Amino acid sequence: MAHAIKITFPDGRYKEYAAGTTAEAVLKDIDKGLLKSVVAVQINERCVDLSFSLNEDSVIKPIAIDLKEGLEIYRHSTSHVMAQAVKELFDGVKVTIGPSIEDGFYYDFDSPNPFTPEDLKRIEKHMLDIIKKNKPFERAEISKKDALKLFGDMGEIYKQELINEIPEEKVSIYKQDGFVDLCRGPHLPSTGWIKAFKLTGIAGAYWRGDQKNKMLQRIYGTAFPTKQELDEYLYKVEEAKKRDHRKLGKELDLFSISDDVGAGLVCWHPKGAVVRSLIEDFWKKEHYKHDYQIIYTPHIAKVDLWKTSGHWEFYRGNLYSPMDIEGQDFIVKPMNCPFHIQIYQSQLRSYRDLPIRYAELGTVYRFERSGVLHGLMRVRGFTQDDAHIFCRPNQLEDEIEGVLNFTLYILRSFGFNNYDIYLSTRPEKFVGTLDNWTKAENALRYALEKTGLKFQIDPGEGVFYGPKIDIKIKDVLGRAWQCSTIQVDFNLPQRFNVAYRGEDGKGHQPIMIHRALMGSLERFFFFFLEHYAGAFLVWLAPVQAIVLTVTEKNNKYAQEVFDALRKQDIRAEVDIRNEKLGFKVREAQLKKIPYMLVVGDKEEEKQVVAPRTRSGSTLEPMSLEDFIRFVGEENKPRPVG
RNA sequence: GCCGGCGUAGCUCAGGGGCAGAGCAGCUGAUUCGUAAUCAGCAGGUCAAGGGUUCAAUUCCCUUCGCCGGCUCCA
Repeated sequence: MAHAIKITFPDGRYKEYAAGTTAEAVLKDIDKGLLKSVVAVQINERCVDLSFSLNEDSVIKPIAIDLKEGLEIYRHSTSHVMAQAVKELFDGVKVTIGPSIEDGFYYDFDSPNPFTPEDLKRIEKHMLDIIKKNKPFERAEISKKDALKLFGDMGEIYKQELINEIPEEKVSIYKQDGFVDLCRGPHLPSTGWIKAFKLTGIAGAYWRGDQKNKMLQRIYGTAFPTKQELDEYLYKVEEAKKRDHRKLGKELDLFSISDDVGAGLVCWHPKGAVVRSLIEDFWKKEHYKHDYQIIYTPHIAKVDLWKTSGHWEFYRGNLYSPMDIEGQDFIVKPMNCPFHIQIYQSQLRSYRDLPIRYAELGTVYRFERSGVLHGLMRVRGFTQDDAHIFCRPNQLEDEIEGVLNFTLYILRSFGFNNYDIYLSTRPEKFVGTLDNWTKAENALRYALEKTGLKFQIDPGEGVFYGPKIDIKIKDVLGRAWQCSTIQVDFNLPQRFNVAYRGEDGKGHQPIMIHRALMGSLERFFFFFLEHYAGAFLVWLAPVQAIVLTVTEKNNKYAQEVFDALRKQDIRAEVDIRNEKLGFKVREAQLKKIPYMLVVGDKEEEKQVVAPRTRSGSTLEPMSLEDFIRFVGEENKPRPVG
């Protein structure tokens, strides 16, 4: 007779069972209904299968399918089913790894032939067959030696490589319907649990993510507990595609990246340029208000500047080749900092002068490999909203706090009030002294704490020259985009021998802070555009109002309305084309113009306009003065949150 | 850079070894109209570029460029 063990439940209750009782039996005993939604259990902090036998006193926590861990297990099991299907359909395929990821799962295969979209359909179909069979996922623990032989006999060399790296003596394998995989688990009880999945893509991926290794074939997929959730996800993906900034950029005539100009080089069209210049105007105004000094620096400089800064050595692969100018080598600038340092050094600086804050919308050029270019997101020439602050060590904390508040004010002005904030600390390879690093990290932390913002620490993720704070904006679809960055730099002041004269009359080295609020205008424009799906905030809309005539009889009045709007600095257009009103409304709507002002005989007679918003609602006819006042309210930045 | 897909009119896309197609946009004309597409006509092309196979290539093959999805990278 097995001895009794004590099983404790999450609510603190406990009950005794015979040793060897499975987790499933325990769940069934407490509440039969649990078995419908629970995919695995956590025993003393460790996730295991429902078939796990309990042999000692334990704390048990059910993992339901709708928990993050439950969904991961669900997707991971789906990836195993996919691997089985692939192995059964294609000869000569070797399996590697197949984890669950944020929105689904993938499995990497070493396949003699690349997969095609048609193959995906076949694989999906075969997966359905496997699911229908409802075969159990069976766990077994075997010795490494046996495992090596097992996978060796199957020719699974990647699995052998993985086994050899497992420190434990025993490894676990999972088997379903004759397909065996090396896996830590846990898994669903059986394949029939999989209710809704879809294979979403094929891509190349290096074995173990290393360029030096063989390129494998990765199949991406996703799975949800219900068909409805899957459909919702797929709908969201479609929505994201609709607001793709490359598509909107073309449709709304904002910018283009032309083959003839060169990959990764952006031409801003008039409508996009309006938005950008409004952003820049706002940026400049706010920088003066926040005690920055705005500067301009050249686009090329002698390569020696970059040798001094260290960029030449560290980032050679991302810099453009030098051009010969009267026997001297020049390059286009990949960074603005050395110029700012030059301006700082154009005079002897006193401790009384600090902090000095130089800001520049500086356009830089970096060589990005062709495969990484992506719309405005990843380009070869971009404009940083850059600034460098030179301060004394005891000013660091205040400066960081100031920058943080400034950043949030700017982001909120553009309607972003949802962020993830990270503090990255000293990496393994670093310059500067430990003491300085600690002081700087603390200054960043205290400043963050003062603002009361939630932040996470990313240990060891700082840049080699100093710790940093990164702010990621969350957009309306919940996607996070790196934009603001605040970095302390111990390296450049030293390399350029930057100094100030202290109270003691001696030379001291200032601390330098690099910071970008929006990152680059291109990138910022990208997530701004996608966040609003092209329906810009009124103060940034390229066209704020368009006057639409009902018939040509109203042209003269329409022109008067248009002129009046322009006089009041409202960006307006007028559409007097010989088209039906519905046609003009549709076009204006597609252009996402915030206000359409319909003028027909009725309006002309009463000297009013009938506004319609881009969301489709019509407002009561109002006088032009009232409309101008109405729009005027929206025609300025209004920080949210 | 690597793996795979793609490149046809301004845009979205069909086609396919033998005369290059549609819708929208454009132009011309008719229509004078009330909140998401009025009608008709016209015009629009080195089928990404270069090379090869072929009697014949936009179509098949190779190379280059670019774009898309990933991988790697991202001060």
